[in-house]
Amino acid sequence: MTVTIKDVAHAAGVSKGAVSYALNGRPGVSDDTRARILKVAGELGWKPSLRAKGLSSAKAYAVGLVVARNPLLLGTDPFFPAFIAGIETTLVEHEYALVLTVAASDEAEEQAYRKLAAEGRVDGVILTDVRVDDSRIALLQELKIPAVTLNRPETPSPFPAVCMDDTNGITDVVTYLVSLGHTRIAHVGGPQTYIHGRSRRLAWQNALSKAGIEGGAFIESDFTAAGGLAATAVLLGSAQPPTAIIFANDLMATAGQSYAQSLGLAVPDDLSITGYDNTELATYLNPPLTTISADPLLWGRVAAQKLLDLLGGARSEDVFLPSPAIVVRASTGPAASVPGG
Amino acid sequence: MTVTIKDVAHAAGVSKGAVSYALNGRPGVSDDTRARILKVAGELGWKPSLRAKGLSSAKAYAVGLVVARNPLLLGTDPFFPAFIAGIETTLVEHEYALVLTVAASDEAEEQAYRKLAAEGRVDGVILTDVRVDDSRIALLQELKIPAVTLNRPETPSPFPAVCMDDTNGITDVVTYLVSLGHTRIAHVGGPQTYIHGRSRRLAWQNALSKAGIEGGAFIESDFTAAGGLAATAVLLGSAQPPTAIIFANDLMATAGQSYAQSLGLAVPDDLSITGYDNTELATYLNPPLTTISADPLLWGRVAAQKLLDLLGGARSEDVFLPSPAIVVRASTGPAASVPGG
DNA sequence: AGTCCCAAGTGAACCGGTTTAGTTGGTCCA
DNA sequence: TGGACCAACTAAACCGGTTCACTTGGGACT
Repeated sequence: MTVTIKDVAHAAGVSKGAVSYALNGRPGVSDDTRARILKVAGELGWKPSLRAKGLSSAKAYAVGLVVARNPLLLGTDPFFPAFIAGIETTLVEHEYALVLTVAASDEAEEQAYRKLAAEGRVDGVILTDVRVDDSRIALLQELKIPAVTLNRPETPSPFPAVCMDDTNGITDVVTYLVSLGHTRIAHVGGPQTYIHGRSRRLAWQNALSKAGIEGGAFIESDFTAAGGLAATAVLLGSAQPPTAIIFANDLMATAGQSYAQSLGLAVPDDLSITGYDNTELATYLNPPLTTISADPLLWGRVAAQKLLDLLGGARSEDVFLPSPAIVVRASTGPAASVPGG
Repeated sequence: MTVTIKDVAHAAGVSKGAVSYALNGRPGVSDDTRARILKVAGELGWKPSLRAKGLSSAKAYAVGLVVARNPLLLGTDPFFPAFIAGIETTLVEHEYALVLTVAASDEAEEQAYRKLAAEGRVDGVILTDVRVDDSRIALLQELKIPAVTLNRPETPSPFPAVCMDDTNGITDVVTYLVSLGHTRIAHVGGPQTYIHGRSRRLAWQNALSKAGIEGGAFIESDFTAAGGLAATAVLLGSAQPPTAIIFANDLMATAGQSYAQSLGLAVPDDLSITGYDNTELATYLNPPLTTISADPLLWGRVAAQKLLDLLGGARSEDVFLPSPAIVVRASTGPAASVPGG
C-alpha cells in the first residue's frame, strides 16, 4: 500500500538507516548517496509516517490550544476564530497540526491540559486569557509542556510571551474623549481576574488621572452582551451618569449602545460609546462604533511561530507586537452639557 | 520514566501480549488473570501510549474539521465556536482529539484535506457548509477518509448526514410575517452555492407561494455584515421596497437593521426584520431581533458522535435533529400601510 | 487409555521510523 | 608496511503497543 522507508532503502540499494540519515540531513552518508536516496524517495513519493516518527522521537508534531469559555458565549467572541486562523497560517508551513480543546470551566480546563499531556497529544501549547494569578503556569511546568503566553503574566513565568499591549489603545481613547470635552468617562471592563481585563482598567484609570480627572465610574463585567447591557443600565441610572462609556470589547459596547438608544438617548449626542476589537459588525452599526483595532490574526501567527521556535530549541525571549490603534467612528462626539456636568 | 506495557507485564508476571489482551477485553486470558493484570496496571498508573497504539493500529485517534472561511470574517460567524464546543463535548468522553484546520480558499481547503490524509492526522472528518455541487465528497472518497456531513448533500454521498432542517424555521417566519399583514417580504440569503443558502431561499419562496404571494425580492449576499448592509440598501432603494426582510443570518440582519434605522426608518413600524442563528447579541439589539434559534452545540455533539460510531463500524444512517424554531422579538410587527402596498 | 479440542498463555514478528554499535575500506603517517 | 584513524555504511536494537503462530495443560468423549 503506502510506501515506507524500507521500500525506499530497497529501491536505492541501501539500508533503512542510510535513508533516515539522508532524509534528515545527518552525516553518515556521502553527498552522492544522499542525492540518490532523495531522488529515489521522490520518485516513489515517500512521505515518512508521522506516527512512526512520533513513536521513536516521542513527539506529537502538534500544538495545543485550550479555549476556556462558556461554549454558549464562545460564539460571540470574535477573537478566537481569527486567532486560530493566525496560528494555522504558521502551522500550515510546517509539519504541525493544531489540536483544539474547548473547556467550559476552570476544572475542565485543567483536565484538558492533563489529558493532552497524558496522551502526548501536543508538543507545546499557547496560553491565552492569562489570569492575574494563573495556576496554569505551574500546571504546565508540572506537566512539562512547553508553552507561549499571550502577554507576560504578572507572576513569574518561564515561558516566552508574545505581547500586544492594550494600554495604548485605551489611553488614546481616553485622550480622545477628553479632547472632545468629556469629563465623566466610565469604563465597563472585563473580569479583573484576566490580565487584559485589569490592564485595560488601569490604562483607563491612569489616562484619566493624567488628564486631571478623578473618580470615573468603573463596572466589572464579563465581555458578554448581557453583561454590557446590565452595566450600562447601572451607569445610566446613577445620579451622575457618564457622558462617555469605554467598553472593554465591541460586544458589550454594542449591547450598551442599543440599550442607551432604547432609553431614548442619542449616540453620540447624549452618550459617546467605544469598544475594543474592531469586529466586522462594529462598522455597520448605527452609529458605527469607535473602537480599538486589535490584530488577532497576527497574534496567532506570531505566537505559533514563537512556540515552534521554542520547540526547536531557540532562546525564549518575549516578542512585542504593535499596539492596537484607535479607530474613530460616529459613536463618539463632543460631550453634551449635561445637568451637573 | 513513564510506565509501559512491559513494566506492567513484568509486574504482573505475564507477557506483553497477555496485558494487551486483558486491557482490550479480548479472549486469551482468564478472568482471574485479566483482573490481576488490570489491578497491577492501575497501581502502576499505566496509560497505554497513543503513539504506539497509533503505529500498530494505523489510527490517529483524532477527528478533523476543516473550516473554509475568510479568516477575517470567521470571527463574525457564531456558528463555528459553538459547533466546535459541541464536538468537544463528545470527544472528551472518548480517547479522541480534534484537529482543526482553517482554510482561506477552496484550493487551500483541498490542500488541507490532502495534508490531513497524507500525514494520517485524523481517522475521519466532519464536513460543514456543504455546497450544491460539492467536490469534497469525491475528494474524501479518493483520500479514503470517513466523514459525516452536516445535512445531506444534493449529490450522492456515501457518508451519513446529521441533519438540522432549516426550512421549517424560515417557513414559520414567513407565515408569521404574513399573519402580521406583510405582503412584500424580501429575502437576503447566503451564497446559493451552499445548500443551506439555497434551502433557506427555497423555503422562503415556497412559503410565499403557499400564502398566495408572488414575486418577493431576493438578493444573494454572503453572510457578512457588509453584504447585509449592501443588500438592504438595494432593497430599500427599489421602487417597491419591502415591508419585511428575512435575512439568512443575524449578522446580516443586524447590519441591515442598523442601516434602515440610519435612513430614519423605524423598526418594526416601517420595516420588520428577522435573522437566523439567535446569536447572543440579537437579544440585546434595539429593537431585539426576531430570529431562528439554531443549536450548533447539539449539532456538533451529535455529528461527532455519529462520526465516532462510523469509525467504530456502525451502520451509517442519517440522523435528524429538531428543526430550529422561530424566536419572536420586537424587530417584527404589523405591516405599515405603505404607498403602493 | 488414547485422542481430540479448546482455553490460556508465551514468544516473536510487526507497525515505520531513529539511533547505536559495529564493520569495511581507504588515507595518512611513521 | 603496519597501525591509527575516519568517513561511509550496515545490522540490529529500540520506541510501545498489537497480533500471529505456537505450546501447554486439562476436560470431554470414545
